[in-house]
Amino acid sequence: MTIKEIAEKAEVSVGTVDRVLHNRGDVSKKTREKVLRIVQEGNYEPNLFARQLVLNKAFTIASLLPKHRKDDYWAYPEQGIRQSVEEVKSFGIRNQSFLFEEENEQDFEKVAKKVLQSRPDGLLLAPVIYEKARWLAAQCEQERIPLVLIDSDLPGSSKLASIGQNAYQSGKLAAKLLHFSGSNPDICVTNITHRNENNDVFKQRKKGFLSYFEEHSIPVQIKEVNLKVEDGNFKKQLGKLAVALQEGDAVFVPDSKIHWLAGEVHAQGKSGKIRMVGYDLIEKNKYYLQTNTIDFLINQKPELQGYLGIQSLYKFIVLKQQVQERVFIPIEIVTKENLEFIS
Amino acid sequence: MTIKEIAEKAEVSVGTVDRVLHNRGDVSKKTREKVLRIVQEGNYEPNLFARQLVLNKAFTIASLLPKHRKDDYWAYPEQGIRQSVEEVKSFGIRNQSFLFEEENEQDFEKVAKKVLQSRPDGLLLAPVIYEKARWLAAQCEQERIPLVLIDSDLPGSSKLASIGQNAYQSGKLAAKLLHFSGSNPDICVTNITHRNENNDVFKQRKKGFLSYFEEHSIPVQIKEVNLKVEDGNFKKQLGKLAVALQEGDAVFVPDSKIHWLAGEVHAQGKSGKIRMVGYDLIEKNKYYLQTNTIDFLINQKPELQGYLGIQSLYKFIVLKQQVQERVFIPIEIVTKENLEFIS
DNA sequence: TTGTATGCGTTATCAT
DNA sequence: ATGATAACGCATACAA
Repeated sequence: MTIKEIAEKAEVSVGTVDRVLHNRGDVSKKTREKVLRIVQEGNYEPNLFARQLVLNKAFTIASLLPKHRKDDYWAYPEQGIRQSVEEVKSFGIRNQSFLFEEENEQDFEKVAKKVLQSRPDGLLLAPVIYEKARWLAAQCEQERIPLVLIDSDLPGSSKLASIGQNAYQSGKLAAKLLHFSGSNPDICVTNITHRNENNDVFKQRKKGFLSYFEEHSIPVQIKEVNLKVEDGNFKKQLGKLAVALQEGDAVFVPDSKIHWLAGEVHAQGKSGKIRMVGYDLIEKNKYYLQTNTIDFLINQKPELQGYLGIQSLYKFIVLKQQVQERVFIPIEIVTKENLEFIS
Repeated sequence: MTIKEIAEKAEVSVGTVDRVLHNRGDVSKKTREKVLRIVQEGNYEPNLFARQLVLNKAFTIASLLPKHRKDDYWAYPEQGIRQSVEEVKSFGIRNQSFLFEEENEQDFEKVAKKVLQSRPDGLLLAPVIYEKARWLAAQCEQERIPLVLIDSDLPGSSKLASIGQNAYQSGKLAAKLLHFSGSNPDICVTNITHRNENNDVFKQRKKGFLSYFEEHSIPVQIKEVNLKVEDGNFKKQLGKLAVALQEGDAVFVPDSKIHWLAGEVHAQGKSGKIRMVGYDLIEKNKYYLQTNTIDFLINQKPELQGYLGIQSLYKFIVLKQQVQERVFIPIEIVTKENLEFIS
């Protein structure tokens, strides 16, 4: 069924049908209803080839991520974004990448303003700076720019879709893995953060981790250690912590920065003696997985997040399809054994 | 660059350009060469949307899977197929589903012939009957029907893409999970199959499982038990096996049929005492995960496989894009804790 | 041997 | 409030 056929059946012109289909007013209630009925009955599906042909328009999707170097976590979403854009570029999708300094609110705000100035047709955002991200989300809503979040969600803010792992559940799984490993009942949760980091994802992971032991009434002694990478005595504290760890102890680092601690543990010849679970397949972590220092890494599949983010925007902007509002990325467990094979 | 632009540059009409591009003769050598040169230089790419629009042709993708009932494993790929087709149907993609009896070679052959007769524009195949699947793949190559495999690969046969989990690696991961769980050094590998089942995927899983202990020189006692669902004394044997299992023993079932054994273990009040690892999130398995009988299920994400299979074919047939030849599905670990959340 | 004209289905502009 | 029409890029029937 085509628009023309609908028009004939409804005894109106294609122009009117189009106005009805796109809700752009100037149609009497009566004809509107008549057209809609016929559309329903004939379950009309627009021909996307024709639409694409006539629109023949370029859409720009802006992406706003933290600045990153080669092996940084944030290099991976970027990779997925590029691949996805490559796939949909024949539909007129272009990408403009904006980067901000990860823990710098001012910089985020500055770059966010640039993003808005560029008037993109869609925005892919990693909302790691919550306050400001909320503000940006509000701006997007006002300007009717479809917004897709990756990495973490922004509950309460309006968005097209939000793509990421369930942090709480991943923490729970980490707990199960450590518990199953028959480690000592002394478990150390180590937060290795940057100075200004105040990330909800880490909190959720920790919460999930603790909840596992609570829900199963497992008597464990949990010690929490907070380390900030920029602190003057960071390295020293790290060394101390590693010294304190005994054979059979277990450590959970709810972050990709586990390699710092793993480095110390490895240096002290304790690889394989301490159970360690952390996050993310960055090169340094992979290395300590291979040396048996880290037992499990939880993969957030950041490339996939970038990839799916662009896909969502493409489906919405170009195909005008509904998209899933919450997309959960598989919680993939990586061990020394299946590593080669996942990355 | 468009045909019109080429025509202008070459000082001929679009008709002539078209004749050159499609080799339909009636063009002087001279103009032919001139046009071709311009096409080369401007590296002209035809606009697929315009082409599709004028050709106005629908593509049919056939899918050939084992017959299935509601909660069968094979119902899940079908689901993903449907969703994917839904998404691309406005691009003229149609799906015709063919089903065969899972262990019946004759039936497979019969249905496969029907598939070929229908002359589809693409084929999505679950090659569970290797010999015959090989034959079908060869036919597809001959008839130039793009072929995508899901579930398992068909090494050596030519195909557009192959989508599935790395069975060997998943077995290895299962081994690590059981080993980490501090189970007894007595481990039972239980093959629960159908009468004629001779599946390479199971073998690979088992091989990966065993390799873990070998590679790490872990001294374990591995007992292998073979049970066939159709055997008269299947239930009895199952019961015996469950009786023999002691607290702290571990069982690996390289298949979705783990629920049979889990049922017995549960019935004998041994839930939580035996470590059990198996495959696939079918309802029965989920139930025994929730009752603490099964510890880990490895999710093959069958819906995703179906979904990606159709996507691959769509990208190739409609968009003429290159597609990844081997797509690996994440080896997702499911526990009681994260179950709700994955399905 | 070559050029012209028409249509595919949709969108958007302009006239009525 | 509604209709007529041009345009997107390509394929092709038909005219020259």
